[in-house]
Amino acid sequence: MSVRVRFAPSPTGNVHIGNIRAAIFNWLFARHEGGKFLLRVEDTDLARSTKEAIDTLLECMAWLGLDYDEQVVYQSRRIERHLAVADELIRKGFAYRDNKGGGGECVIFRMPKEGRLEYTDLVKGAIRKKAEDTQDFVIVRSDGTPVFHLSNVVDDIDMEITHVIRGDDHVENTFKHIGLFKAVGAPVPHYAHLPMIVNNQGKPYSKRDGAAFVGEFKEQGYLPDALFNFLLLLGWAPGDDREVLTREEMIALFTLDRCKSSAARFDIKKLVWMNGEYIRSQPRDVFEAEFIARVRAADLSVEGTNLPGIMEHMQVRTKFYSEIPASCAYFFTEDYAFDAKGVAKRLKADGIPALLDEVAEKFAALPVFDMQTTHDVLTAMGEARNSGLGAMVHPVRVAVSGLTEGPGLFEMLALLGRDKVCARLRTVANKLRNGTL
RNA sequence: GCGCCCAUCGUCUAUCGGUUAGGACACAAGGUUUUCAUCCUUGGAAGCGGAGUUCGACUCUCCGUGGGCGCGCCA
Repeated sequence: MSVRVRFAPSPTGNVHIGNIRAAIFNWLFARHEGGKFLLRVEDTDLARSTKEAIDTLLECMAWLGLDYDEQVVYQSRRIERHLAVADELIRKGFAYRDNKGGGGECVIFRMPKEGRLEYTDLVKGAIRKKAEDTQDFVIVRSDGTPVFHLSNVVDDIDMEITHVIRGDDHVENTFKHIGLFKAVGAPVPHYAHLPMIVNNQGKPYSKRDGAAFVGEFKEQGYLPDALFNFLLLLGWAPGDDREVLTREEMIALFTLDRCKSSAARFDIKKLVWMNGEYIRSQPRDVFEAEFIARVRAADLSVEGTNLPGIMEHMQVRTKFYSEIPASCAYFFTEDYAFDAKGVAKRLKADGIPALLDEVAEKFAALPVFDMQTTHDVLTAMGEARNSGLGAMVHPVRVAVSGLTEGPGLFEMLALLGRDKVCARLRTVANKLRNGTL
């Protein structure tokens, strides 16, 4: 029988990383097995399940490349079917009507009263429980609406789900669900329960712990492939020492028996590293396209600049696309920002304006303006002042870029070109003299 | 309270009875560099405790301890 799995979120407007990880594991399992990955939107809470909330869900999935097979199933359209199954269960004696708790008459499913309940979890192994430790539970409320357990199982039956891969918190619900499957006379699917993603305190990771929703990571400039890879490593490992994997490798390697059964702590530092890793390894043209888009989004133009040269130096030091263009605006505008600390440390000293003017003058007089000649100028000036190259380089860097970090100064100067460099040096010297910087 | 599950470096993990317990992130030191980043080298860093089983336990069993989850007419 071919594998059919599903991701069954209830749309709330946000997609939690723990939730999307369940989707990732389902997707990978389906792709590995050559089966189907289905999407079921559990939108029975109409108040929260707005069109926007559903769109957000779909966008997040598309962003991560979680494509699904077959039509999306909307649970809210299947209520009659759920209720019909409840009636059938009553007829067969698996459920009964009762006024439990005095809220009115509801439908209650009968759980076994003796013996042992057991199932084999593909991640956690054997899960056992004494029947006496379970209780009958409501499947249709007194207002006539079906409860989660009923809807969930009936939908899984109708969608012919073979493997239920979901969060750890459903481990005990599974006994109820298996009871339902058996009562309906449907084959019980295989179960695999994934451990939770927790915070530093070992508590379930929530929005109070930082970015917790897929949309937030997207906004903060994380690459979908980096998030995907990172989330996969929370609870799964290929068995060898590889960590950065292509989608193809993940699909080839993914099996449920390699999933861990203990909770995983969310460590943003590793995600940050991985994001940089992904950015660095992107093909140059992909990086360039994103780079240009970011620069243009800031109303800057890349016209007339040495883009290939800039790309070469920026790709290796970009950890987030969202840093662009702040990290390199000086390549594209004369109105670049100055880092206050850098100015205080490198430009606020006697003699700096004169130094900058002298550098500009010598640069202007150079027969050829390139890495070698500019380097020679600053080296000579440093020696003349007996102060070393660093004392020349740092002020010049801050003056021409506004920043204390970035590409090598001489590469930067060559990329900017003599005219801009000299103009900037003189402008900054003047601003320093008249106190406007 | 009752039930279920879990437990290897600070973190993510490898190990499926025999290893100097490996890798990655982070951290530290060094190399390269004018800065930052990259890259390279090196270093510190772990089997929760206690009983068993076994020639031999991180690995199997039990008891503790700690943590998580569940026990809704929420999903």
